[in-house]
Amino acid sequence: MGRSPCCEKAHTNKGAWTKEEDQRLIAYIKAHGEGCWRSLPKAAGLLRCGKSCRLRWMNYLRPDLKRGNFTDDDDELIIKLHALLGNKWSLIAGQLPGRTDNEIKNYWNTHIKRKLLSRGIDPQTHRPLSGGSAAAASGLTSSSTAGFPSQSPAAPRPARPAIVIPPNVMFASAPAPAEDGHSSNSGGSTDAPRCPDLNLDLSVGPPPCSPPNTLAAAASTPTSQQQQQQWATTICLCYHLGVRSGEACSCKQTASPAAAGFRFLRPLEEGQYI
DNA sequence: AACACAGTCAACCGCAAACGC
DNA sequence: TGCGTTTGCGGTTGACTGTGT
Repeated sequence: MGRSPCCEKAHTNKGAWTKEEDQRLIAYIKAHGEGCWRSLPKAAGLLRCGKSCRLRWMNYLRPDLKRGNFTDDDDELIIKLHALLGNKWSLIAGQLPGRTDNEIKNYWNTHIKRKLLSRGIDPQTHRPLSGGSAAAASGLTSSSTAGFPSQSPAAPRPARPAIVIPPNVMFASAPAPAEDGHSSNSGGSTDAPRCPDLNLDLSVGPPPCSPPNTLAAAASTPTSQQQQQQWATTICLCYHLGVRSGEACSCKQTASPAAAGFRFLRPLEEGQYI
């Protein structure tokens, strides 16, 4: 296969990190900054693979992390974002400053799924549970990705810039629940809103390149029809969405201080996926 | 007190995109 | 342009902790 392992497993530590390892990693990153995770462990004197260092830093050691309980508002925001984005934890995390994708993923699997199920909502499809959806009703089968075709291993993920808003979430008023409550949406069909009961106002959003929580605002702020239409065709999720350096969207000049880079996003065309 | 079970969360694994030569 | 390398993401695992019996 030719793919070299990410690290020399025989000479790396695994499992829980020690305080000393944490201190080494923090000290190194404070001195040299993030980057080149592959070579970082050696340079920092850590017997860890780069991936492990990155994960530890991103999920636990980063100084800007907000630890502690999620609020009810956070819950609702996560639910709405999940309805919009599916299991794109990194994107969801980007709308919750101080939270990591791993944290949100865990929180989703341990709390929110249960919460939605108790409300009679399928956590994957965000539709009311119906008698026929036994698999969905179980809800705790974490690999279930109904309604989010990009998760299918058989279907290669499109390039990351194709983060777009599916047409089926562009509803501003509470749509009527699907007749059968569970139509054939496993392939990402666009026949009905994914989570009608949540009344997501997802066609609404601030102008491109607004500050953090753009999407959060987009998920809850009402506005004029004209704006809705405009934003329905131009929704920029450039902030905190894993943008690599050097990438830019056309609205970069609006210069949000926190915006290290931008990515311009188009709405989904028929057949496009997140 | 001891055990079993459930819940939580840090960490690992494999894959695919992005990058760079 | 092709190919190897690096990075990032999402799914899964397993250790740890809390709770019930």
